[in-house]
Amino acid sequence: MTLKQPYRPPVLADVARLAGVSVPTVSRVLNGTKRVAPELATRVRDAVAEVGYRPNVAARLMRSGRRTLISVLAGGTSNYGYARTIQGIENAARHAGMSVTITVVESADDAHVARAVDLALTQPTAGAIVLEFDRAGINAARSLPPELPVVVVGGGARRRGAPGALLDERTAAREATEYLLRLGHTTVHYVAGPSAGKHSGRTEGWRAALASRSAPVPTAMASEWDAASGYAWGERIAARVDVTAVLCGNDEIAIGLMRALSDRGIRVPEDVSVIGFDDQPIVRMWRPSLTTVAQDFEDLGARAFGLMERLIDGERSVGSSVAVPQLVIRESTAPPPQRSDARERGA
Amino acid sequence: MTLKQPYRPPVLADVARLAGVSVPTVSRVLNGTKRVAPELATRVRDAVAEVGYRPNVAARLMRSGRRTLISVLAGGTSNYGYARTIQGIENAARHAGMSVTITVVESADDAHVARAVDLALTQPTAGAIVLEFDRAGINAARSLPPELPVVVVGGGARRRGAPGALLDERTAAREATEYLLRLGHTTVHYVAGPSAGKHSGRTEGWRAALASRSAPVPTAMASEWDAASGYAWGERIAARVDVTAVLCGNDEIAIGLMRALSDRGIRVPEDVSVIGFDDQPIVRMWRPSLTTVAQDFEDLGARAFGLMERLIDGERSVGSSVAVPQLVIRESTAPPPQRSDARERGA
DNA sequence: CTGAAAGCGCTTACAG
DNA sequence: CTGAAAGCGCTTACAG
Repeated sequence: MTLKQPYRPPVLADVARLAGVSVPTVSRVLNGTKRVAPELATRVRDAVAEVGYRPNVAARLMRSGRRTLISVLAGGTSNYGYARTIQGIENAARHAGMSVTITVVESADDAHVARAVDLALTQPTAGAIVLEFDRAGINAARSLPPELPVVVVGGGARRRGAPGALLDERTAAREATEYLLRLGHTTVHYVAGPSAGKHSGRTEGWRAALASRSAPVPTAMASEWDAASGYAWGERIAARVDVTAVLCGNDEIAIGLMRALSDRGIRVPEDVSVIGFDDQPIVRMWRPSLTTVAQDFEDLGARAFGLMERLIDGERSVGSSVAVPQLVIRESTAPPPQRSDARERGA
Repeated sequence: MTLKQPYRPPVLADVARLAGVSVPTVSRVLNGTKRVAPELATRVRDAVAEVGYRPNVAARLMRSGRRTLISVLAGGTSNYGYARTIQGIENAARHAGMSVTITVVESADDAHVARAVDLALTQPTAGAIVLEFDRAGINAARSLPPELPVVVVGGGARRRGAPGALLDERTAAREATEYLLRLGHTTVHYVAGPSAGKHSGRTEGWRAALASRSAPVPTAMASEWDAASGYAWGERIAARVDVTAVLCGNDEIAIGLMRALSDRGIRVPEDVSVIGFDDQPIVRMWRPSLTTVAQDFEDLGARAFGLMERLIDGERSVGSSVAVPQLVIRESTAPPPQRSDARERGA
């Protein structure tokens, strides 16, 4: 492709000239701000079509102050939950006539956080939606200027004062844990993702369920979000006869863990029950299909945008929006093995 | 959160006032365009830090014409290949100091395509990167104005004249098919994703491999990209005794297909061999782990941005960039069953 | 080396 | 109803 000169799209003046009217008249026709004689309006519209004119929002915004860009800050874009949430935001924004930019926060380091925030705010954004799915996102939310409209997304609002689109992970984790307990398991182990601090909703819910049944509370195992980390934990769990039920921070961890178990001859769910988090479409295809907590990330993204719209409209006190993820029971969970079976496994 | 008035960030004039210099001087310090007395420069930098000033690129661009926004158009953002490619683009752009907006093209319908393109071009973009992974993307690439810098991404450039970041799917599909043939399969069936027209690279490669060995060429089966569609095809394939090897358009199709086979008592790879496309991290955890064609989507996205940079720099004739995906052999492929075994399966 | 002035593409009072 | 004028936040010749 040959590019003689930088791309210069048609501007209002081009349309005005072609239609034989003034620039403000074109603006009025396009925005419907004031009555314009029908004949002129038609000429303007024809001219717009002919030159393929599209308003330059940058210029428009500078005069009107109305911003049409939403900035999404996230620790990544390709993990399942991240990708779906972003899709939900984009979809809602597009239907409202707004655009979205994505800026990845490479790590939780101050330098990376500062760079990402700088880059994001460099564009004329109306506000920022921050995915607090990991430390990077949580730190980014904290370093945004206080006057900027901010909506956080995740399992519990970390940024004081900012409304959040939330998933009630506490309740979801509690229900999943209780289900396992009702099945007869003495306790439930937990492989947590990187977002889960001591006080994360998931961790709390898991602990609360154990406590309410006076079940022993094992140490949570800290994992990354990926299947390989799940596999590594699975290898360790395979060596432990005392583990009969595992709640995992997400589906990928659960899948990796199940494979590690399988590689060591441990059966799911006969020997060990496994529950995931997310309900990616693919996990129902697993053998055994995965019992998991279904999280509607697209809806989460849509709710986040809805909150942002209200902030931008200047609404006084915007609260948070919470949904409760639902446990989906499939094949990877069952009552614990008989004592004799359990003992065999160690051999 | 209470929002008294729309967010108004500090501007150059605020910095200038605080530093006791003129606006152009601040601009010069920030851009390093001209020498400024060290003392003034220091005062300016202090003032910038104090008010938390960030340049307004919209205003900057309007004067300088230098755009810093790249528009990505795609049929979706959350499928594995899409999400990873977007991550690759975003990463490369961020390191070059540019931002990216994402606009989803909801379908291949003219109305959806036009709306998406309108929205995307409404922002002051330096150029568009279009994912030609499906019809929606392909149509979007076609309806972009001819003067706009455009880079297409996919398995073969559809938009005439636009440079492409490509995956040589023809070669990859040929190698995968040949591998199956070498294993002893009489022919290889093919479940194609929605991007695959008659002349898609994957379809051509598959057909070429069969032709070169004089193997029969079955009709390609048209699927969506998701596991459920793969499952539906799996059900049909389970009823056919003549199918011993299946090449799938992506991993999700392959996984869904394997589950359908498994549900009907058909073993992979003993009865039927299955190959996917993409190599999502999770498929190596499958039982059997999936033989698949590894595609480096992040690199694909990075290459797309690299091409875009050269276009923006005004480089004369920017060619395309091609990588060849590699076949990764795992557990889901094996020689075809003995005749007697195959017959049994029909029962 | 520094500031006053012009202008990027729009929108919005302000005249007429 | 329509146009001439001002101004949004910057950058870039242009004087000094």
